[in-house]
Amino acid sequence: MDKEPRIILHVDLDSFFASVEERLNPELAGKAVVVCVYSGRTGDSGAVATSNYKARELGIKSGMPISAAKRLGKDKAVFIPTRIGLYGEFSERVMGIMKAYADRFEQVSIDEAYLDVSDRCDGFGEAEGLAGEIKKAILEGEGLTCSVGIGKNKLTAKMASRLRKPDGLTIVPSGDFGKIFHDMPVKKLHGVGDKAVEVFERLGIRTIGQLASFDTNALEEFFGKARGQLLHNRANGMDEEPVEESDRQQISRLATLKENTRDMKAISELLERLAEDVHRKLAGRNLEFRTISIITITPRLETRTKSRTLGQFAADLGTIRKHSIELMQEFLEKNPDEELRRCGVRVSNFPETEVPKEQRTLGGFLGKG
DNA sequence: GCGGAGATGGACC
DNA sequence: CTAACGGGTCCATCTCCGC
Repeated sequence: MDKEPRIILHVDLDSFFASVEERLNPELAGKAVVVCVYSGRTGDSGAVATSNYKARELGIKSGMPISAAKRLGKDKAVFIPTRIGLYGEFSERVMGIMKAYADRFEQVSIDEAYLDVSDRCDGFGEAEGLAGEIKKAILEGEGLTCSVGIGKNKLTAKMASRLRKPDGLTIVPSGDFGKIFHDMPVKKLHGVGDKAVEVFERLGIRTIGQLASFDTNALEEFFGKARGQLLHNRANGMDEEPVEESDRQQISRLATLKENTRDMKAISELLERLAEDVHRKLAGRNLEFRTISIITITPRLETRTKSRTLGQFAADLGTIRKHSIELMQEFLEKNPDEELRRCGVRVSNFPETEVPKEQRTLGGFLGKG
């Protein structure tokens, strides 16, 4: 039996952090803007979070070290630090606008969302009209532009939205996935990063089309069963993932140490702050956790984690603090030669249904069972 | 063999 | 031209262990 055909929109806010900054500061208009995450080690250590299109023309892109970005745009670009709280507020309002246009809605990150509009739209033509309305509402409401992709599944919508940016609107008609993406480099396929590209090169796979017609069994040998199948399906534009809000699975905070160290005093001071932040986020969502982890990043940028699962759920700061310090001490004892560059605290393993406590009692009263 | 727990690495924004 | 280099989340895979 065939699945009902779906109409999925992917909405991607254009160079989101930079756009918010431009929106709030008219002096930035027309300039190259680079929003940076400063790590606080030395003046320019850190990475570029987002650059606007003017800055991208200079070659300044997300993820690039700030020092490299400055080499490219020394006097031409404006470098500003991130204001994450601010972007979160804009994001919440924009998501609220979009949600009203969707039958099913899924926020994927601070600046992206999927909308399933299958029920309210008859065909891609109608969906295109709806997408135009959404773009208009976001622009008039928040002064931000976005790029929208329309397709029969999340994968197609996502890849469609990237085809025209900024302020784009792109439809990939059902059956046209191959036609449009066949000759593109395999790196452009959602879910393919540098490591996968390395493997593909050895297999002689350069384009999405070549991956699409590659032997599935051979792919499974190199990537494992699940991932091999996933990559092959994706190269063929196949994706059945539903649009649905998924509960957050983990909450973490990471930060960079002033210098590489294994001094427990310096480390525990940082852990303390991170534990407080994690606790604040946890309390804000009224969540309990059962697993706590520390994350360490070595000077060579390798990640090590250590975690423990508690006998019962907890939510208090003391528990987070105590276990993160203990885990860190164990890590240092077991790795007497490792220094730390960055470290982090993470809680996970939340209760099955993420329902705020008040609502849980209310639900009990109303007796849905 | 199956699960949960713990650890690691890839990918994306 | 390369490599340098943040913070946050999700996912797959592997190993170990108890049942």
